[in-house]
Amino acid sequence: MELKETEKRLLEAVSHIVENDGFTKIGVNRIANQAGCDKVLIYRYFGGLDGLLVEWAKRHDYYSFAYSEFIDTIKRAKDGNIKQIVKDVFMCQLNYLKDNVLMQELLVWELSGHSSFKGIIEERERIGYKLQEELNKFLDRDSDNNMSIAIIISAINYIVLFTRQYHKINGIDFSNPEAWERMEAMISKYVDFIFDNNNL
Amino acid sequence: MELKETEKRLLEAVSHIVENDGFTKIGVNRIANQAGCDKVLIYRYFGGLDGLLVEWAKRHDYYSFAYSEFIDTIKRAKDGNIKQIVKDVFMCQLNYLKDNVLMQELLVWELSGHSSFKGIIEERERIGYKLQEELNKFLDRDSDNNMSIAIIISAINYIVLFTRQYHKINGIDFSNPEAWERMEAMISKYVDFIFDNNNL
DNA sequence: ATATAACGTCACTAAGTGGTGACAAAATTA
DNA sequence: TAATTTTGTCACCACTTAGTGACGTTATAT
Repeated sequence: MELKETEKRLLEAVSHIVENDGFTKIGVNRIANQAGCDKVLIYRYFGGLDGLLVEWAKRHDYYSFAYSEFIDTIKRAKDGNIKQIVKDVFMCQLNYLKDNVLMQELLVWELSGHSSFKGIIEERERIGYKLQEELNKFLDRDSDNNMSIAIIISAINYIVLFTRQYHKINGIDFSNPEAWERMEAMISKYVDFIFDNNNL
Repeated sequence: MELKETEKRLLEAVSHIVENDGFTKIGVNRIANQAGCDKVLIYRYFGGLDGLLVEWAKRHDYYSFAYSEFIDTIKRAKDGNIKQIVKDVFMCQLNYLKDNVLMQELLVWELSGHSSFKGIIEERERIGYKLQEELNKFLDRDSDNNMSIAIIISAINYIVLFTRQYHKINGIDFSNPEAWERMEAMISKYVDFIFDNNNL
């Protein structure tokens, strides 16, 4: 089913507000004003603010659709290049998040505890888990690979979210591109560590 | 200079609100109501909401004062036990954050981009950096130790903040205490990795 | 052409927001 | 005792919030 013109405008209005003022400033009045229509349409079309935001989030949740691609890539992988593929996935995630303000705001909003997004997070988790399952075929079952990956993903997310405001972590200035290269290098080293521990 | 009774009540009111409803629900009206006094006193004593929150944050920022202790411990460390000390610091940080809702909310609030806390974050960063400098005396200068540590700290923060709401990351259920043990084990492994790479 | 449903506008409510000026009581100071 | 400063109360401001009911307008189908 296609989107009506007004529905599109409302969704775009959400993007506009989130991008400029962040999620904390969101609200029916502001959205309707930005979209140039009446707020009553938010209730009619989306059942309210929550419904609209969920619909918006579905369309901006990188992980949910990107992971689907990665799964195919990993399925076609061989022992020889699996390490590089995993590195690519991480770099892809890092660079996407770094450049995408909407996704950043979405993650922060989730951390703030707005339960409207629970469905989306569960879906994301489901796909992420499938990805991990595929990956585990290449890895030693004795090692806690899920935890290794979880730690790296979490680190990426936190560092991106934190440094967009405060620049420095542990003496490293992330407003300097060189810092991100160092981070990529370290992640790469960690991946080697994970795989080497599995004797590949 | 001592705190007046009313100032204490205001600060406690902030804690109460943050603990129960999170930072998003904070505001002068609610705080004054909770403290059982007039909101005008917030402006008189703290210069406004921001001033009050900064004062509150200073008193609840774990890192700022805990790191000071760690520095002494590390200064007294020897090659033999430095690895264990670093592990202890991480575990301490993990468990403190895990049990402390106020600190969790503070971190999320910072990520949401409320610049009032910039001063506090800079102070925290300054002390964290000193800690790292002490640690670097034990480590190989060729390896990017600051980055290794930054990644682990970030991972700890993100995982704690995320799982208090959504429980699962990458197939791991953090509502199960066993998951946290796995995490501690993995961090321990990483620390070994960092130090072994430095040929100690 | 007419009935029906979809689409959109407007005015309104009730409550909450941050913030201020006027004023009273109490404690300190001279 | 008298003057002054501190501490606190109250009423009010203009504005924003989420949400609703009533009303037109337009398009679609019969």
